[in-house]
Amino acid sequence: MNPEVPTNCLPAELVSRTGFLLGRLGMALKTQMMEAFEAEGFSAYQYSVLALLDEGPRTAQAAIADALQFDPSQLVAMLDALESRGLIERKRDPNDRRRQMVSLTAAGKRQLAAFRKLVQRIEDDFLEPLDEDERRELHELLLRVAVQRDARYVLPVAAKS
Amino acid sequence: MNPEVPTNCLPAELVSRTGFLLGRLGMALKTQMMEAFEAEGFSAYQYSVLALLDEGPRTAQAAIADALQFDPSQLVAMLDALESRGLIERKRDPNDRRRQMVSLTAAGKRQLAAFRKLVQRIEDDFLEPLDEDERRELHELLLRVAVQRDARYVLPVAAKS
DNA sequence: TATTGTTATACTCTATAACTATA
DNA sequence: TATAGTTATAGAGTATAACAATA
Repeated sequence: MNPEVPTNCLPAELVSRTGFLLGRLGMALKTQMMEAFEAEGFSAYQYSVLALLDEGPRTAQAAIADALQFDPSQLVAMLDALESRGLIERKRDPNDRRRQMVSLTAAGKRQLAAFRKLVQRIEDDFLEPLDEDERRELHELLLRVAVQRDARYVLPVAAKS
Repeated sequence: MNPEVPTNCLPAELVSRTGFLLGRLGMALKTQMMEAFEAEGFSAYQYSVLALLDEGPRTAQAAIADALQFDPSQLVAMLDALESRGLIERKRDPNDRRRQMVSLTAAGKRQLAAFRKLVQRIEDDFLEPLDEDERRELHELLLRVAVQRDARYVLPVAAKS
């Protein structure tokens, strides 16, 4: 027998399809992220929320759901969890008491910094076979595909300073 | 107002993460594939099965589940559907009547050819913003990441003759 | 009456466990 | 007793629909 050579290889036809790889890898990475966050008592979605709020508070929960393409009803539980840990703050809009204004707290900023390290660690591990240039190349290619599909993926022109 | 500029852009932090793009795009493409197959009365998983069997019949269902990383119990329904349409054939192994030998029929080969066109069409549409060289580059980068994670993604050295 | 956030319900998908027949 | 395939069950995750407060 030859234990080095896997007997149950994937069909070459599938492996040679970019779409198949994209689907499988995307799913694998997502799963890995979810598990890592869960192991620390959080959810990966909560990271997205904090990252969004770091760009400024939102005047309504619906704005968050809209930007991240989350279901408004499933957002409630996420915000509840974040609020009970003191990472975000919900305040009723005095002009329209139906709306909740959501903002990041100081503790939330600190947690976000920790999340960044976690995400970076997983991503580095995942992209390990690629050097820095190749990672940039991969990112650029994916970003162009993403922007084509949804204009909301455009990066702000002057992100820095 | 300025309807061209989306007010609910994704946070730059997320868009600048390769992992985020990979996860989102992978999911989006998978969903698109699933819907396209479903619209024709099939499932995208069935394409994987046919592609695998095109490389040769399998001596047991478990080998298929193993190669494609499907749950054996969920594979049953897939094979049932394929068999009832005459696309595959199941034969009991006379030496071990517990095993089912699974092979592609002539009709199955024809259906596989049709599936290939469908998949190619969706993939072309998805990768539209990239030219041929860039698509090759993207595929090569993804493949290297995939192989690192799971050796079964290795493409056979001499795939063609 | 319409909208915001919330809660409750239903549905899909997957993963686990039990079952049958063969060995 | 163990294994291959099958069927049944349970659980997570997601989407839909009803609800209460405010406009």
